[in-house]
Amino acid sequence: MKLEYKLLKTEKNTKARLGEIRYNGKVYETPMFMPVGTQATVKTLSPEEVKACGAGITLANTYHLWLRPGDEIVKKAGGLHKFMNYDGPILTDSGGFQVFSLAKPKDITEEGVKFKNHLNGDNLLLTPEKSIKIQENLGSDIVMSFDECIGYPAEYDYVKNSVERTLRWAKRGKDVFKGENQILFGIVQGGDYEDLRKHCAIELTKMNFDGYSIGGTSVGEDKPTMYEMVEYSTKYLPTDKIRYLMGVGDPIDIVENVKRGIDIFDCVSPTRLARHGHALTKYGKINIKNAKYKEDFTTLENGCDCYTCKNYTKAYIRHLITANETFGARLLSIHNIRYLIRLTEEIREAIKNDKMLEFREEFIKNYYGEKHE
RNA sequence: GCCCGAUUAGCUCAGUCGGUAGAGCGCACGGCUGUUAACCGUUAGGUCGUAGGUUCGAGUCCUACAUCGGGCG
Repeated sequence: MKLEYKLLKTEKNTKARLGEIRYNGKVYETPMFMPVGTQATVKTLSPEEVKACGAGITLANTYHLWLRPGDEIVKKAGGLHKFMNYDGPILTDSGGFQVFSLAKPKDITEEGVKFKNHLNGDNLLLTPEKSIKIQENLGSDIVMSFDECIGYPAEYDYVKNSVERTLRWAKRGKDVFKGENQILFGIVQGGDYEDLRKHCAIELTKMNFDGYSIGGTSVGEDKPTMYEMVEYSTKYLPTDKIRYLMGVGDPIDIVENVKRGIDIFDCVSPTRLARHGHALTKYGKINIKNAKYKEDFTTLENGCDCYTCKNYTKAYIRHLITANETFGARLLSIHNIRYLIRLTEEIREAIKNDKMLEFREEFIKNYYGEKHE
């Protein structure tokens, strides 16, 4: 039951795409937002709650699960779907981002990356082949190539060498990938240099991956730069394959990048913001800890159809967060995930009606306009 | 009645040899983009119990008083 993607239409005035994913007898539409469940759980939520938010694909992480509990144990458990009780599609990141974000004394060689296990300091080596093997043991549906995620800004020469290595790693991973019940994505890097992004996209396309990711964004660059990086990448990718912008989940970035031809997004922000006491709304992000919500008995977002908004008030959620009760983090996580998924639903509707530009304008006006409390 | 100890930020407490005060928590606000993050940061807030004294200078030393706690009668 390999996951299949089909492009249905491209919006009339932009590069926005409507597509569908077929998986296990179910059809999911793109553009799609994918909640992140790094350690085989979307933090604080049950799979039922994640699904109730309208989620399709969810993420898990190669690096984290390799270290704990170990990919062999997940394999023994019958694979990630059984282990975490999620029957929707699962995408696993390759560990490339962890090398960038948490491997301090990183030693990147042609073979792979040597770094210290953040749990106990053990010296470890992760290679493209090892990453694929771990992801096969985990039994995810979408497998990521092992790449080097470069920070921003980065010197041209460094990025050039890194892109060449990421391409060789992609090839090595693809060579050992069995692809029995899984599909494999290549990852476009290249910083903010158009010629490097172009080169990377074209070379990956030649290797014929099942889908293409765009990496190396949301690493400190400003928004216009991020959008350029995406344009430099999507421009040279095949139109019939799914495109995944890795780690991007700011509402405005989702809108802007759908417009530039991205199909799927993932981001930790809805759940992290939730645990830190913030809610995403049509009129911008709110901090539920603010004193002004102490006696606010309205819902987080007027008109929201999520479980939280159907049943709870700002005052109650503020109380829970202030009192450090985990239920508060759960309620906000549910709302934030539903918010981003509902955003993609509205985007799909706009694409169907060829109203992407109007949708974007209206969205920005509300999100950055005067706050409606 | 006598003796001992305490009294410093909203709370719990540091404060060296005397040189006009700090922390943690709380409050208020901000940040978070392929999760080492229920995390991190910033601001506000003090006539150092009161009244005297010694000293160039007292949260710090001395005296009295007040309040609280403990002990002995």
